[in-house]
Amino acid sequence: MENVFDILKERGFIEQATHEDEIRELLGKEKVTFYIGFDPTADSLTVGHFLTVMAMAHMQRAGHRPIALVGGGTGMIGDPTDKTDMRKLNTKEVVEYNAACIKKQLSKFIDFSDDKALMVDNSEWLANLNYIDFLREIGVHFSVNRMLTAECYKSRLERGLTFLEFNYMIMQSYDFLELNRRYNCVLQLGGNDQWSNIIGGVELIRRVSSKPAYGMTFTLLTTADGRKMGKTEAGAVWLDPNKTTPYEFYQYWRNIEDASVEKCLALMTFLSMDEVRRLGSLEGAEINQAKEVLAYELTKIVHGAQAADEAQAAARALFAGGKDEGAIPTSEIPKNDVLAGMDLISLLQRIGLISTRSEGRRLIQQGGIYLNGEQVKEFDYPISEEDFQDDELMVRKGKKVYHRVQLV
RNA sequence: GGAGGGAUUCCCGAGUUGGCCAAAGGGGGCAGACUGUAAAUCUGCUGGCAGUGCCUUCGCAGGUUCGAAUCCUGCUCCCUCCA
Repeated sequence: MENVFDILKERGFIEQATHEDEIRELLGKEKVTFYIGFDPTADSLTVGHFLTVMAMAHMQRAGHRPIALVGGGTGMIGDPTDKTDMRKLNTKEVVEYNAACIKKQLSKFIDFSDDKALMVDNSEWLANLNYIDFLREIGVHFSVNRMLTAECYKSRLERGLTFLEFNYMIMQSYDFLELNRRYNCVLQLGGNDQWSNIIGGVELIRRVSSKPAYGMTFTLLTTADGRKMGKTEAGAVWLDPNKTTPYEFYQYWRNIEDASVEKCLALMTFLSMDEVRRLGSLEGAEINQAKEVLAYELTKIVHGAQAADEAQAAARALFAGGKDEGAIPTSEIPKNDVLAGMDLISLLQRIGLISTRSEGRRLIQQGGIYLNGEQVKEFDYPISEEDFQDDELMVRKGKKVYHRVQLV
């Protein structure tokens, strides 16, 4: 069987590794217990997390044992990595709620049956630490001088870093030690932003237990010119269908920039690398096929085949003149409300396409609103029954935001 | 604890001899053109509203004034240096 290290390498996951050769050898010869941490900063994971979940899935397929660590404890502190300001401190209740949501999501992607994977929460050992004991046992092994040189604190040393957050690295390092002791976990994986935190744990284990420990980081989802990917005007692209609908999720990937298609196919789908390279090499408008595959496959993994089918059908109906079906975003409006008189801006506001009337006015004046494909220029355009065909009205905002209004 | 610097619209960041400031510039976002539901580029918009006007906004609370982001007082938070 192919070494999973080579698979991850070929698919473009691996960014840095503490001991590349040893890790590869280890993964090739025995079942390895490894872990990835997820802090409950929100009630859903994002596509950025999903990339590491994919890596976890590849590892599990190769016979290794994943530990998904939910940071109920570290979440109480907040990782200062790459943050310019201090994070908002969530209350205990919020952290617990978020942790529960994240646990639920993770179990969709990783097989936790029969101990094939473990899910643990670090509040289990962090929440009741004794300060003095902890400092004496763990604190002695950390050099503040060394920590201060860590890349992840760089921006924060200019703007201010609290002792609370400074401790985050130590907490995460301690997690690794604890998992090493409890489950013989010898490898920590994570996004490349976690590098400093990961080597902290690797060194701690080596120092305290004189046992080998390894760390490896994965590429971060960025656009070709280095900007963070997975962001939309509405914020992050979430895995929770209530926060980002499967249709929106599909469209996000369908609209990915050309330069990132191959990379995303490799990282976020299970398609063979031959297929990935074939799709990625398509030129010009042809590459739209690759984007469809990417969007479909990814939506399927995250939301299931049915949701992926519906999202694809909706997208094809709207953009390729297909049959009107699938998961087109739809709002229902009582017929009487229209008969009673309603202007376009009110309608737009009601279906959530705009948040203020001023925005609607601007949008219409600039020609960004279409009703059943017809551009509307008058901002005070009155909506009437005649705008509906079979009780349906297709509203389009800009080039690609569609919303169907259904009379009831 | 002492000394100094700072807090501006989504973000960064101008503006502090009081009116010409809903507040420069950049970023981001939205829309238009070009396209392939791409990128790059160009153009317009970007506090709210019943829109040639009105209302709210420049850390918080007061004050001076015909009028304050700009002046005064108190408070909160942040940064730097000293202890």
